[in-house]
Amino acid sequence: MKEERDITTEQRILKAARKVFIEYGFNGARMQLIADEAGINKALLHYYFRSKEQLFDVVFTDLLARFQIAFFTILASDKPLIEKIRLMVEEDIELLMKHPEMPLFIISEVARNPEKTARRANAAKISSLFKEFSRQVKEGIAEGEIREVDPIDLLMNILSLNRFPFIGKPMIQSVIGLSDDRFQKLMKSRKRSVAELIIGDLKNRTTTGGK
Amino acid sequence: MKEERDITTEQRILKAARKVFIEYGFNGARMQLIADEAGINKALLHYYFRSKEQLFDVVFTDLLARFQIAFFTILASDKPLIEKIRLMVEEDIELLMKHPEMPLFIISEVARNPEKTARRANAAKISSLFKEFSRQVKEGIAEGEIREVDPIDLLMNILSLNRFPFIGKPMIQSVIGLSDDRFQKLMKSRKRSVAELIIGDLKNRTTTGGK
DNA sequence: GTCTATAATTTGATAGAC
DNA sequence: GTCTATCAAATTATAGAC
Repeated sequence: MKEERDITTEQRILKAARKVFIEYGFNGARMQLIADEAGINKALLHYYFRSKEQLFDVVFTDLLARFQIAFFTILASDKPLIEKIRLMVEEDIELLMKHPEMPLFIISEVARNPEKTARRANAAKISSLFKEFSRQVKEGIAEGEIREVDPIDLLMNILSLNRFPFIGKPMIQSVIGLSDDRFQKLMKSRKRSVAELIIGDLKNRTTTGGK
Repeated sequence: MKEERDITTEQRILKAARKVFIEYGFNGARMQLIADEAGINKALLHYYFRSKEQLFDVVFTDLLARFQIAFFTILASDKPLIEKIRLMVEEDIELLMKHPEMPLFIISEVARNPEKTARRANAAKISSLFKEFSRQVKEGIAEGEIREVDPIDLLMNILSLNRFPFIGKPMIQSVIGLSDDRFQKLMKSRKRSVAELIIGDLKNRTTTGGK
């Protein structure tokens, strides 16, 4: 009976827009479908968010923010580097299992419009995140905790192993014929195996070409 | 002076369509732009390929085919399994460096329309390719050439490490601020490092949790 | 085969009543 | 704030001359 319901329409629109944009992408999404999904009229969309572009911006910026948090808190903790890397794998995959469509959506939209999305993505913040990761990796190398490695390479390996399976999910499923259920189980088991792959590589291999 | 030029218009259209579809995706692509790119009139597009959808189908099916060849020939060769895996990494990355936008394009379009693209992709052929890969991996395990591993996991790791950097290229570049030139160099160095990561894992690790 | 209109449809956006 | 009706622009597709 309060004004909670005032917010509700806007929230309902955002929720619907999120769903439709994620499913169809900016170009494929239709304002009419978002309106239907929100149970309101198309004109009302423009009343709350002037244009399709603006509505998308709000949705996209919001979604991006949610996907940056995990790495920040992990890097800020005081665990050993190896432990942080394990968490970066396991918690990322955990999050992805809850939102399997997110990485493809984000990457597609960034590719469609790099300049604008870079601004929306708070590039400076992510960039500083990478710098901090880089610093900690170099520290770990200096202290002999891990082998010599290029931080960019390491981050790329982690992100690749974590995220590609979700990005390629539709393709993988249609090619190998994998049910959602089996896919889910596979991802769960990868939390451990990917972490071991990454960490094993950091521990065992030597740069001078040992065993 | 022969009829080579009869083919040429169709070929020019296909080339232009390839470029535009890859850059903008099906939903973002415009017939007008394809016509401009081909240096012809819009009506002529419909004369050669009834509809946008049909034109896309031809382009997409053709592109997909080109991206399946490498793994086939490698698996069919008589090299040791480890060597085949090294080639699957190195030759795939080599190919991707020449067509960096392909994996994101293919994956996006499959996600947009899984049923149809699955048919276009000759799913049966790819499926048999995976079965053959799976067979050879199990053989390698039985003969002690590599450690015990799930073939799906292994293939996912290879594809992830090979292809994610290209899929995420626009995002990575805008976030880390990586020039095309440095990106290219990074990928070149990854041909070796990724192969070593995969192979090192297959050789060194044991399933019973040894060092 | 290739072009110049032009039709037909879709779709984002606005006007104006309530 | 919310709706109905409608506009204006964009875009795929076709008709018909050459």
